[in-house]
Amino acid sequence: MIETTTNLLDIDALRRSCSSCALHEVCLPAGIGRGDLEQLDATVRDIRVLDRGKAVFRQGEAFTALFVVRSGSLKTFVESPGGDMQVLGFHLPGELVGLDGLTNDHYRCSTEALERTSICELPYAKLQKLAGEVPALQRQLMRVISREMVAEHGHMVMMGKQQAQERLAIFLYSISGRYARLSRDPYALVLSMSRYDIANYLGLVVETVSRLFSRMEAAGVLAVSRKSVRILRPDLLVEMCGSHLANACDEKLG
Amino acid sequence: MIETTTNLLDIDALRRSCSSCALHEVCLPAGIGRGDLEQLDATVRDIRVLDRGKAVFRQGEAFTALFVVRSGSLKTFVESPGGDMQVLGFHLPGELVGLDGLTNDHYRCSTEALERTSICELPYAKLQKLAGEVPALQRQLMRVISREMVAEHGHMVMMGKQQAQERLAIFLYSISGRYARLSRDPYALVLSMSRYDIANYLGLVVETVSRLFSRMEAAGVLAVSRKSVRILRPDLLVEMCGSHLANACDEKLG
DNA sequence: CGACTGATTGAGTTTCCTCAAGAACTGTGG
DNA sequence: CCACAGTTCTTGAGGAAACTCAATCAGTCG
Repeated sequence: MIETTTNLLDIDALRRSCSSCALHEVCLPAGIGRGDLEQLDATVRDIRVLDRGKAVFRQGEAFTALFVVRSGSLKTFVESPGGDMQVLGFHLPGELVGLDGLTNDHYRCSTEALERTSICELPYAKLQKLAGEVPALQRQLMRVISREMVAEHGHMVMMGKQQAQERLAIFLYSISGRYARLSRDPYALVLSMSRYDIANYLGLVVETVSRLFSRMEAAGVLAVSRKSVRILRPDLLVEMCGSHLANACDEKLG
Repeated sequence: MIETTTNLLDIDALRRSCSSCALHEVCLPAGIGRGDLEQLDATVRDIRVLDRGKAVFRQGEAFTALFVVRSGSLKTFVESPGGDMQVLGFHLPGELVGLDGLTNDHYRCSTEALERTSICELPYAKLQKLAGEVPALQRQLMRVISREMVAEHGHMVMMGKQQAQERLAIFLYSISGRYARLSRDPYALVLSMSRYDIANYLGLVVETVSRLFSRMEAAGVLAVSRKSVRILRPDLLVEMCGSHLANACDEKLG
């Protein structure tokens, strides 16, 4: 059970404090004063570590909290009675999930870890109360929500009129941009989600995505090795995104 | 200039008061006490009437306010540098637009009237302040925002895996549900948007949408007369929506 | 009334999906 | 450490749904 030990160490390593968090600038604390930050710290109930495939919450469950990715990654998706699903988005550190639950006190989509992932839990009742007292938090919360909406718009633009290759290019470009915001190497992507998830997210089938990766590798744009994708020619990738790029890249960088 | 006269009468007819508004139950005032409602009234700066094709706000403009449709209808869309656009949604009375502007103080999409439309303007600074003081308003605001997000999820499910006919069926079903919420006849739809807009929204081309209307009319599901669409066989329409229906109809009814 | 925009219908083409098989990776147990 | 079963990914061939191009028709507005 070496795993468990590592797990515990991880939790320990992650200081339960927004002020000392590396994601400070891209997460909820952005633009919030020192004193108020302590209150936000107190609001974050705890940090959980989830193994790959484990759910943060499931569609239909009672809404209790919002969650922020601390490390790792998540996917959100909806399932229809028919059994098939639609991937709505992938979430990297600093990104918020659970907002759709506010409508009727039930989560309207499911969220799962794509790899070993740690998340901060923000009980909504507390957060709401605090936001009422701290205008800066209220503003930042709204800003984050709005960012999510803009991201969804980007997704729709992609699904609407883009060709398959443009979709994949835009997807990679978007991930790259978010890597940059996290100060990661934007040309060395690690796609924690399956090809199936990517295809579903893009409104394509697995085979098409696979073929596109191969084609883009043959064109010298990417070096693909299973989950690792290196962007060799960012200029060509941008070209492949087509004219909708401006929206798509703003999308997650907002 | 009979038009102008009508216009003035319209404005007059629309009492500037949330408490007396017919949309009371589906709009921001839902669940808010009498006293607080008066404050909300004071926040609504004014009611504007827009002719068909006129913009509420344009992508890139400074963000100042949210808007609620009072009567008529709006479309929101993004334009890419390439010149093409993606319709993000259509908005009926009681629905809110402008939320995407919160990210960076600029609207990230454009909004236009699809017909003669009256809207309430909610200056965001005031609204935010009031929401801080009135928890019920804060809650309702969040609920409305969340409803928008759920609607967008429905849109994505549709764009993701649905066939053309399912998409149109889901679209009509959604409009029908929103009519019901507004206590309108849910089987007598007036589609204020062009076929082009519908096609764009659904991720299809005009010709396909046109063919689908014809096919659904031939099948006895609809009676189509230009912008007027009568749903003759709701049962068949539901069938045509496929398995994703549950999400799609919840979509706007949440 | 005639020009214009918007909607419909038809014919041909393309992109992407479906079906099918094989290859590569994962992880589990001997 | 390796073998094997299961999953995920890749590649190929054929087909279908929706797109493109083009012409006609219907409503609208000056």
